Amino acid sequence: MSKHYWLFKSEKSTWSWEDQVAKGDAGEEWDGVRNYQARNFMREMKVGDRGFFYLSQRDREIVGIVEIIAEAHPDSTTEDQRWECVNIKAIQSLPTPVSLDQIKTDPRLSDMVLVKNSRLSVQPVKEDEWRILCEMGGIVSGPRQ
DNA sequence: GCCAACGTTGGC
DNA sequence: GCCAACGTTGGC
Repeated sequence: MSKHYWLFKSEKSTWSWEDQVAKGDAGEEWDGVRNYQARNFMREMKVGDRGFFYLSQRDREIVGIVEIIAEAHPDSTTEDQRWECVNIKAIQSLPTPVSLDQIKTDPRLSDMVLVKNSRLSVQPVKEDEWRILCEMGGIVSGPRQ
């Protein structure tokens, strides 16, 4: 049973990293997703999985790490039964945010969904990509990471 | 602010 | 079930 990694995309003006951090361990719904692919990925998420928090638009960088704290359930922001969301909480900020430019120029990351399908707002991250990005972000990975 | 890429909708 | 038209996203 291997752990899975993800990436959540947000616009700072809609939901910033500071907003996420302010929710603390209680976390918050990752609502508002209206895309089947993104929803399907959220359905695969398990409590304890981790993800990156990425800012699109002007910022274009990974700024933090989050953890799934509740699995897929109906999105409270719509009556439409098709849409679901998970809950996530902030774990830590990256000491050094990793920019989209850095990601695009690193050949090891050229297969990332972020590079190949920039519009997908919730996406999977491979384990090796996760490790590389954590390293780039200044997180020293230890045995308990 | 523009525009390419993508996803969704709706007419046929 | 196809595809044109439309809307949205997000990089530049």
